[in-house]
Parts: sequence; structure tokens; C-alpha cells
Amino acid sequence: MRQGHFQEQATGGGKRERTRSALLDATVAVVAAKGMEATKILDITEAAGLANGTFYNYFTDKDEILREVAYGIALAVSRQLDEEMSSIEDAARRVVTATARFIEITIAEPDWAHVLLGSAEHLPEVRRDIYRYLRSDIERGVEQGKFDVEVTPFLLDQVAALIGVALRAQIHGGRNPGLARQTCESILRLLGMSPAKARKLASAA
Amino acid sequence: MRQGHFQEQATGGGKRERTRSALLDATVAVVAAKGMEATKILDITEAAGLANGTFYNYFTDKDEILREVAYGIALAVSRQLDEEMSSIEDAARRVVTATARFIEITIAEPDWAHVLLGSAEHLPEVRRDIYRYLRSDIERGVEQGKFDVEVTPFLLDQVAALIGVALRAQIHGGRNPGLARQTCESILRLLGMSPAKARKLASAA
DNA sequence: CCATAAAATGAGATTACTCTCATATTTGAG
DNA sequence: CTCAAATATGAGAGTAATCTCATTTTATGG
Repeated sequence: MRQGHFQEQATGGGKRERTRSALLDATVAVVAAKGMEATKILDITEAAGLANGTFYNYFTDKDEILREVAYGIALAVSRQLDEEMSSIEDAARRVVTATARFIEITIAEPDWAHVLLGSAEHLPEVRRDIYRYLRSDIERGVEQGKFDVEVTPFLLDQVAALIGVALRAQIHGGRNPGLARQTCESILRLLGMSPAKARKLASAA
Repeated sequence: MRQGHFQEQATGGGKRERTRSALLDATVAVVAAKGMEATKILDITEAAGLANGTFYNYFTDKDEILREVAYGIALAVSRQLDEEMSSIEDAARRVVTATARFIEITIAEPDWAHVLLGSAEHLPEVRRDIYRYLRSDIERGVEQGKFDVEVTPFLLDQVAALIGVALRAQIHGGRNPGLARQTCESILRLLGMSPAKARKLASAA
């Protein structure tokens, strides 16, 4: 099995850290294959090549490991995005870049898409974390006069839903280069840009 | 317990029809309360005031009854919509009317919202049925020069996702009069109308 | 290489559900 | 009212999962 994200994080740690990470990585794979609801403890330990009892030396129950996986991946993604976006001032370009890069990341790590979708659905805390970024960029756009919307939780749900559609399309239909562009364009339209401007900006991603 | 949709359909039928409908109505209530995945046979029979074994006199398993419930409700909704829309020619107004009425219906029958959301997620056949209507109205709008989009399954997913956001908001936040208007406006924007026109049309719902 | 601490194991107790079926009850036609 | 057909019942067999814990295996510092 390929080295997973959590294993990489844990290189240098002792055996305890390595086994723990093996369980986390196995969970990512199982969630991607069967979905969060259908994931069983035994699936996880089997995927990690461990006995079922070992699980309980590290986590108290399934929810705990699922939350930890979700946070770990959300953190990894947001770190990557933060880095690339620190220099962008224009709000519309920030939204386009964040969206496009987000989708690209999940093309490189398809399992993450499953985990993030599952998290958005089942773990409200994770969703709220993601929304903080989204909200601040959209508010900036309104201040800059680029977007014409009222920034409400409902609007954030709409934007997040469009990103979710892209992740799902990517999971089912395989990589599709037009997908990120199309999603950016739709989000900009939703935020109140004219269709023409939205198209131009989305193409420049 | 209040008389459910399926009971109403079955008035006049014999005992067999009535028990069957009681199970279908009970399923709607349980799915609304716990979600499709978490719905157990025993929940259904208890809610219907029947013994667990009775279930198997009518359905072979949980999937069968879930599908039947989903189709029954999708059918009820689409019948109501069809009726009200038959006279509308303008595609943009068709989209606005369908969306707004759809949301109104699920405000009147909140349990239906849960069932429809669950169906969209778990029953691709039901989703495809709903998409047929959506697609034809959007295509009409493109022909009429009102919409500026390429009509792909991906676009339909996006539109459906925006409707889904409205249903979820309505479930969690309670009835909210601005919700339908806001959703219509977003969908029109997504379809390539100018923000100004989208606003005007959405307000006229 | 030993002794001890840390980690892993997997059998089995427990819980929760699905589905079957022999039996009991209800219905309604004559 | 009677009786056969239709319907409802719920105990229990089968299955699948969670979680515990006494035991075994492995790692490590001396």
C-alpha cells in the first residue's frame, strides 16, 4: 500500500505514532470506498493490516477517528490554499483561485474528496471551519464592489454546494479539465458578477 | 396521528391497501426523523402501530419501501407542478415558478423535503426523473435566448444542488419567506441572466 | 541477551437488527 | 352466524457489528 498522508506526517515518530497514522490512513481509504456511514471498524483495521482490537488502543469509537481524519485533511487542504493565496488581493481572483486549486487538490487526492464531502454532511464543525475562509473572501469582494450579494449563511451554503457538485462530478466522472473552470464561473455568477466578466475571470484560472 | 398522503390516496381500498399505505406513511415520518440510512424496519412498523412481521407481508425489504415512498412523493410533487405550469410559456418564468412552488410544497409538507433529499442522494432513478423537467425548461430558455449556458448533466446537478440547499435550510431553519426568492434569483444568475434581471424576475414569483 | 514495558491480538460477550414461520385474529361472503 | 380466506402477530433463528480483556508478541535500554 502507498504511503498515506498521515504516515508522512508521522515519519520520525515512534511505533505508537506510526500505528495511529496507519489507522488514520486506512480510514481515509475505507471512507473513500464505502462512505462514512458504511465504514466499519473491522474494515479499518483490516485495511491497516491490524487486528480489530488494536483499534481500541488508539480511538474510543468510530466517530472519533472519523473526526480526526476529517480535521487532518481539512487542515492539509487549507494549509496548501493559504500558502498560494496569501499574495492575492483581488477578491474575485481569490475566489477563483481557491476554488480551482481546491478542485485540483482533490483531483490529485481523490480519496480526500470523499472524506471532505462526508465531513460537510456529517460534521458541522468541519463545515464551519471551511466557511470562515469562504466568508472572508466574499465579504472582501462585496467591499471591493465586485460582488453583489448579501453575505448570509445561506449564501455560503449555496457556494459550498456548487463546490460539492464539482467534487462529486470528479469522483463519478473522473478527472475533467473543464470542471474547475465551469465551477468558478458559476460561483462568480452566483455572487452577482455579469456572465461576461464571470466567464473571463474563470478562464484565467 | 394525522392522515398521511398515502392513506389519502388509498381511501376506498380494502384493508390490504390501507395497511400498505399506513406503512408507507409511517416510513415518510421515520425517514424525516432519522434519515434514510438510519431507518429500521422496526421503526416503521412501530410508527404504523403494527408488529414487525407485518412489514414482510407487504414489502420484501427496506429498499423496496423506500423506493416506493420516494416515487410516490416525487409523483405527487410533479403532478402539482405540472398542473400549475402548463400555461407558462416563458422559460425563465417556468424555472422561477417551478422552483418557488417546489419549495412552497415542501414548506407545507416538511417530511417530504427529507424524503426528496434522501432520494436525490441514494436513488439515482428518482433524480433522473426530476432532471427531465429541469432540463426541458432550461433548454427552452436557451432557445428563447434567455439563458446563456451549455445544458449538461453537470449544470443540472448545479441547479439541483441549489434547490437542495433551500430544502435543507428550510428543514433546519424553519420556514423563511425569503428563501424561495433567493433561490430563484441564484438559479437565474447561474443560468446566465444578468443580476438585475434575475432579481426582478425572482421577486415576481 | 535479558527483562520489562509497550503494543497487538482475537475469542467471546453484548447489542442490534433482519427476516421466517407457525399460530392467532380478523374479515366478509354466503 | 359460520367458516374459510386474508391478515396480523411476535418469538426466535440467523447475521453482523461493537467493544472488552486476558494473553501473546514485539521493542528497547541496560
